[in-house]
Amino acid sequence: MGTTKYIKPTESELEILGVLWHRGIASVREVHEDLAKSKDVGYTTTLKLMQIMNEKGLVRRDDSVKTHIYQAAVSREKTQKHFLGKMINGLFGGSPTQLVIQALGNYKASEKEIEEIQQLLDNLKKQ
Amino acid sequence: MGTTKYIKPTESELEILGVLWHRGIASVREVHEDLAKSKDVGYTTTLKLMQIMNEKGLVRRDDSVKTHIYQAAVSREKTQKHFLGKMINGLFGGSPTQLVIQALGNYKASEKEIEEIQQLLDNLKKQ
DNA sequence: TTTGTATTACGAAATAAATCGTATTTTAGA
DNA sequence: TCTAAAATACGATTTATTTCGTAATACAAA
Repeated sequence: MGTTKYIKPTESELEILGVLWHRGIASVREVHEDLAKSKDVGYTTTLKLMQIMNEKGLVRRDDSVKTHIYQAAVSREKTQKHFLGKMINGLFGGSPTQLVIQALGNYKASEKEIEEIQQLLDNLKKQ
Repeated sequence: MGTTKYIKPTESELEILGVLWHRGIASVREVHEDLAKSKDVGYTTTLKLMQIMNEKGLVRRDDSVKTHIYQAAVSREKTQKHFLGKMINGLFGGSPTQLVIQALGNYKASEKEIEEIQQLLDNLKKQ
């Protein structure tokens, strides 16, 4: 059945996925340069990681060209959902509401964003 | 200054902290029995982990009694905040609002909870 | 064609995390 | 006091993750 096992990205893999989600497609060099802005790491390390991710199915690559081109093979949304669920259970005693409250309390949202959330809550209430 | 370095709990350590936050204080046996409900793991594994956590300063223990009694030495809130920040940056492109929207969309909240959040949003707006 | 540069392949070391077996210690109760 | 049961201590192994050096390959330009 369509139930492919969920592959949990490690922390470093998540960083790479972040770059790929942001850029759409990218070469190892490009990913590495993005990472290097915030992290001190060697090129071959990034390369190896991306090769491993390819084997695991976390990314897909086009190696018909000299410089291989990568893209994420897992969706941002699914990954978000997975880690969100994990956090809610592990850290917030199973309460998504607690997580939302913490998030809203700790990080300021703009007026516009607040209204967007209010909108969403109104809709949820109607159901 | 009071800036003690943040110690990042590993995944297993987080599970143990979860039990301790929930119970307040507990023996290794008690923690282990809680964990064993959802996970297949040996008693000495839990023990060892808790000893390591004690060394790291993640938990504190009273060993003046035969059966050592443990409690969390890091607050749930600080830990929540840390992981929340990590997720927002890594997975939600820096947008707490996106995280909130995902959380609210994926997990149903009761009417009462929704109202609680609305209340909070109203207050945020006034500032 | 030769050479230089960028790339990928790959093995292996370093580090971190989790697991558990066995020995030792403690203590309650026979 | 002696013994059994429960607990802790601790080393060692296993597994996962990250890191990077070196070799091989591809290709563009001299």
